[in-house]
Amino acid sequence: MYTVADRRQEILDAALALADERGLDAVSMRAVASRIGVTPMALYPHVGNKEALLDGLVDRLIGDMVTAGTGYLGTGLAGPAWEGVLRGAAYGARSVARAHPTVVALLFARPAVTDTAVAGVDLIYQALLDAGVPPARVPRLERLFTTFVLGFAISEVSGRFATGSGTGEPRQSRGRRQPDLAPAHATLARHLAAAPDWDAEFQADLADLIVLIRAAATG
Amino acid sequence: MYTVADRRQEILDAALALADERGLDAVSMRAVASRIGVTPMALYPHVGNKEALLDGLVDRLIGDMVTAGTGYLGTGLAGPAWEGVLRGAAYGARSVARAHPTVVALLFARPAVTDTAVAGVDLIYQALLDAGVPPARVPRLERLFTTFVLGFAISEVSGRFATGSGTGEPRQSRGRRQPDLAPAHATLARHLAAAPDWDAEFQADLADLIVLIRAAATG
DNA sequence: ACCTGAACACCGTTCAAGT
DNA sequence: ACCTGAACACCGTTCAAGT
Repeated sequence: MYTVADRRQEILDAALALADERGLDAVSMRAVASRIGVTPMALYPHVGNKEALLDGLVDRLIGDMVTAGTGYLGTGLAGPAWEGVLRGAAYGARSVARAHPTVVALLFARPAVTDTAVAGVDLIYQALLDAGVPPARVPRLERLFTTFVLGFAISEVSGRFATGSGTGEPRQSRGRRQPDLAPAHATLARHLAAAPDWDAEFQADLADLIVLIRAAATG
Repeated sequence: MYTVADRRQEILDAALALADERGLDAVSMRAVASRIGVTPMALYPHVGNKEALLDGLVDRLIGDMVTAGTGYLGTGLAGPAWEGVLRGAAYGARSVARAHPTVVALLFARPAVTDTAVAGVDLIYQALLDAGVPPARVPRLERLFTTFVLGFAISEVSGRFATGSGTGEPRQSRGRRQPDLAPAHATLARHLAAAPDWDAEFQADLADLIVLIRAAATG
């Protein structure tokens, strides 16, 4: 027997599954309704309208990121606990992005000020405080950290990092790329040939951010 | 008299104006066509289809960012030239985001591997090389820099940085926010009360990124 | 080469009605 | 309280036809 909350979760489950299987554009009120065997109008009492349904998806993803991130903590790594929290949050963001690649771009398209989002931000606030960052600098560094981490996670799965020879349109292979328009690309040709190791790159980026945070704690 | 290229630009102009005036959702093939006094199907030979039209918008915005960024260069600031290029690119991204707030989130939703995008990346590659960054590290630092800068610009205009008392939903003012769920928020209450100065915060973030780049050049 | 007009298979959302 | 069914005002895109 369903309570109201169960029904809402069932709707969000169906929307997420639809997005993962057939893309975000396949998430229509009609398709979601039909997937759970109900009329489109039956969704409205539970999710408000389509905009609110997408907000619900965003909230779900943020919750998943926090869950995946705190789970990562058990992995007994070197360094202080606050560093593990930050690495966990970053890992959570990236793994959720990989799980729901067509949905995650919504995190940058609409604000999430739900309790779930606040709880996630709070973990990072606390980690920065534990790192010794002066309270006045904590909010800025939280935004710096999460903006980069989410931006990387989204860019990776959306193909924004793709070079011309990657998943994008075949403009590069059109042959006629004039090196005069991209001289630095020519200089770097040797280092642009191989596809980057995104795991390694993300680790290096995190290490750089942690250097910044340490510096803010000292200075 | 119109050439084919003019017509395409006219279509993109109309789509951008529609997005700025009535939001991205108002950009339909039918609305764009009617704004330039033509039938929807007349757009197809010029832009392909709606997806490609949105790609065209993304390309336009990237071009505008590069233009605004290189224009910023003339402002004779202190520090080396490569620093001016990076600050200019950041300024360009942010000012274009403010000009087209509903469109800019698309930059993280779809890859742009056009000549325009490559030209923009090339400027940053060159700046990093000029800074003395070893070539092997340039591509990673370019992605780090642009991911953060674009992420900040999008977050700022999309309201992702909004606190509960901001533009988002009125959840915070619902009164019943339990401090137990957000202990670090309570600790930081004094520093979360005032609305941040986004100009100042962005400057501070850029300064931090430039520190990282200098460190990569030295180490 | 460029555009029109009718048509098809979809949308989100309203309203009044059922149980 | 929760759901249905018909209806309205939209979509993107096809096809055949016009000039």
